[in-house]
Amino acid sequence: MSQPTSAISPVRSADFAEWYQQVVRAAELAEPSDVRGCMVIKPWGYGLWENIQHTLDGMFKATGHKNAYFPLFIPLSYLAKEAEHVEGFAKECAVVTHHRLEAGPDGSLRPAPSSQLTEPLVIRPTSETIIGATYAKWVQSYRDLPILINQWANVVRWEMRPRVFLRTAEFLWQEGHTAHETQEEAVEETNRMLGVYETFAREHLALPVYTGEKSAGERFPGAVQTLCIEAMVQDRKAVQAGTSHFLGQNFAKASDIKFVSRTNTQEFAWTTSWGVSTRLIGTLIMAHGDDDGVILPPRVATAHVVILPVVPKEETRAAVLEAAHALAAKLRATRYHGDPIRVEVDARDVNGGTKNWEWIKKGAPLRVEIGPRDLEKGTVAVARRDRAHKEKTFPTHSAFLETVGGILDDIQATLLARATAYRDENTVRIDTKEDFYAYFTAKNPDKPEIHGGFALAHWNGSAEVEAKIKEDLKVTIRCIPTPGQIPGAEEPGRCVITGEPSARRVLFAKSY
RNA sequence: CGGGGUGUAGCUUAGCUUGGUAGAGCGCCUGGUUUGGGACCAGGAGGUCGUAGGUUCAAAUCCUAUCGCCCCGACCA
Repeated sequence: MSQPTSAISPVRSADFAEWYQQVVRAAELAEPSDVRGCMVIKPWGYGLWENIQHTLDGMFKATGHKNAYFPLFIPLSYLAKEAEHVEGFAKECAVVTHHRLEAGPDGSLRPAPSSQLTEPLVIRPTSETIIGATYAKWVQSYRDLPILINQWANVVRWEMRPRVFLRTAEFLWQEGHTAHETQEEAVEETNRMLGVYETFAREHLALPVYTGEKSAGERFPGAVQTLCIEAMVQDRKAVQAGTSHFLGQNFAKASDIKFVSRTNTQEFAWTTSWGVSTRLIGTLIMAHGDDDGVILPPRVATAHVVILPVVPKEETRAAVLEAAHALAAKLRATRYHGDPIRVEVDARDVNGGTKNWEWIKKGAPLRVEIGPRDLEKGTVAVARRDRAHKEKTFPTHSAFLETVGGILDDIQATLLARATAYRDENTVRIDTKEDFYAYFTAKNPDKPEIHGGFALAHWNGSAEVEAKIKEDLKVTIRCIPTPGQIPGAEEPGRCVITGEPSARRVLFAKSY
């Protein structure tokens, strides 16, 4: 039977959105649930989240933060305290209005009218308001500051158009919420956490990201300043992969977080909030996957090494399995960046080729085969997910154990290099309106091919131009890049649309 | 919430125009042959054709309503 040339159909270039869904399914990362917009995260996908959590949590602790947990339900009135905030989130809130069910006249279950809540509860779309209300009680004096807290939680935003991992109605995230004595300190915190995200994305997810500030139009509702990291995925769209907000005194005023200062005056605290979500997993898939499935960066991979026992003859089964488990034990006793190497032994009684392809689709960084011939020679067959699927090396067990960490680092570096090259190839400077429109317009409007990318262009700073570009091309300002990050971006020029003077280039792209 | 499309086994689907009471591939189960590879052979399980009405001797097929899903908008980590 002839096999397709790639494991995933359609391929990326044919239909990227469909490719993405097929990869998520084939890799057993997640599946749609019966609840619209919500996903079931399967073990292979949840393992990624656990590793992301583990590493980020360490980075948060290392920068002085502690974890806590706040309620899922937010009184409706809390949300209303900050005008822009409620405006931004009101349209996508799930609301709890009753606390009991009963049988209705037709016998079906319904909320009991007598159990209606006096004040509806909103399921948190984000927790600024309820955490702010709590901080208000905790803060009396400048001596109570700063408060540096993070929570790992789920939130709900009733999105119109969900997409697994990238935009689901319920998602997992972390949200840091800090309160400070001075503006300088809060701004410094906002920048520090953006730096943590940038480092994490680059070193662990192998995602090169641009850091920068959102334009007023793209800012978090209620924030003074929104910083972000922007990644490019393989249809050249941008994904906002993490955000860090300087909230000024807006939420402190709304929640009454005030303290007596060193000079005995009443002051409002300066607050920040910052978060990343399970969206990172979607970004990772879209950035690194190929036409055979997902490719997991080793630093976050659910398993680093999958051992595939090859059992051509029944009489060798016991010996092969024993050797597989022995190698697994030795690998688990080996450390990779401080943690034990994560190993799976796939001893299922499934055709070897089928099994091999399953792990290719799932993106395990290393596949290690052990069969009778390897037992005789004392070797294993090692295949890397970032190389052709037939390419194998045959080290001895001890040589493999010595080099496995280096190989994993090499895969990690390869993924980062590939993603960086892809992003750089598709990041262009554009200086005329014609070029700008051509760049972001598909040649085949009926079935748009992958086109566009990141455009660095001058902008007159007006919301009108921003809105016009969004309306015409669905292109938005992803960020005003952090100064010094992109050579020449801070040289003055003329707005690509209006020709008016502009102090610097900003980053434009279509986005998820 | 607007505009378009669609709903048949776990998945992909044929049949619908020209009504007669379901067929395939993949997957799954069993047995066998294989085995450094997503193999082959044989057998088997699984569908009241989204739901509710209607027309008819007879509805997956025609009509009406309703719900779900997909795509395109508005919204968005």
